[in-house]
Amino acid sequence: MGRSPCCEKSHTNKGAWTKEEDERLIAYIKAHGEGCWRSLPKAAGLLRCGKSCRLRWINYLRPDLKRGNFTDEEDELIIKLHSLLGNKWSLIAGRLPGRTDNEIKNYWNTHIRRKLLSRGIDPTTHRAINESSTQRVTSISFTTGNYKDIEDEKMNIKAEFGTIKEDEISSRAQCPDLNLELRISPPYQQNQQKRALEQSSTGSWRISPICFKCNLGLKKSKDCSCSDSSNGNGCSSSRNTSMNIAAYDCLGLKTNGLDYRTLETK
DNA sequence: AAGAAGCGCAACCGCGATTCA
DNA sequence: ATGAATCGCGGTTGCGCTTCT
Repeated sequence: MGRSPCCEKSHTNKGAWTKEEDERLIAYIKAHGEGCWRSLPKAAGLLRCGKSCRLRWINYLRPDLKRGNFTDEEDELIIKLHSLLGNKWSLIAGRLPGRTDNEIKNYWNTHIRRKLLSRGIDPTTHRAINESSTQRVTSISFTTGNYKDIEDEKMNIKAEFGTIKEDEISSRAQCPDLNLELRISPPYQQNQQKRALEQSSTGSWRISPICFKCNLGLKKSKDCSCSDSSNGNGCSSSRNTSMNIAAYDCLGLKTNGLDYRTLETK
């Protein structure tokens, strides 16, 4: 029953890879392609376990890897994606061509955490450090960050949240794209347009809930847990779909019904 | 100059999900 | 249907290099 053992661990090397091992691995994968990590070490003449070969290839030897420092744009994208996805490094890496999950994870722990802390932002929650836990939750806004100036942003925040406190506005205006809680709402402007449309057509406000999974493109999937009583079919309205796409777009994830799982690098 | 401390990163470990005999 | 092997991921460790005292 089951499969045969993946490798004989007693006869495998550990620790840093030698140049010769790297060359053997590269040569083998160039000739035969990736995959079947179990049989690869033996076939390539390497005294390593398949798992170690896979890691070495993915994190260090792959030809499409972009070495060198992260750009400011990459920094900000990582922060945005982390605020949305948490420690899903493989998904974050999927949005950064040439970067690996391991590299991003290391970079986060060594650089970005400190960067956020110096901004007064908790790197885990993406909220201001001095913010008390009892303060009310605010929503992420998929704004593009292209505000003319901070005053514009303040006005938008006031319009969106009404009674929001001044210090919250300051912290949001300082880092306009950072969400303070892992909750998603549609883009501000689009939200306003939709509200106006709904108000004009029905004469009353009606704001449908959109669950997190739906915003990630898992509409109608088993992961979607929200309910829309108007159609009894979860987040299936076309309105929500367009909002989802807009939300993706703001994060550079523009797509038509993309499942978030496809963001992984395969 | 030398030891300590801090930092960055490659590699390992353990676990959950998936695959397959 | 079952259970062991494989895959892939996130967390952690260890080591070499740099900076500080």
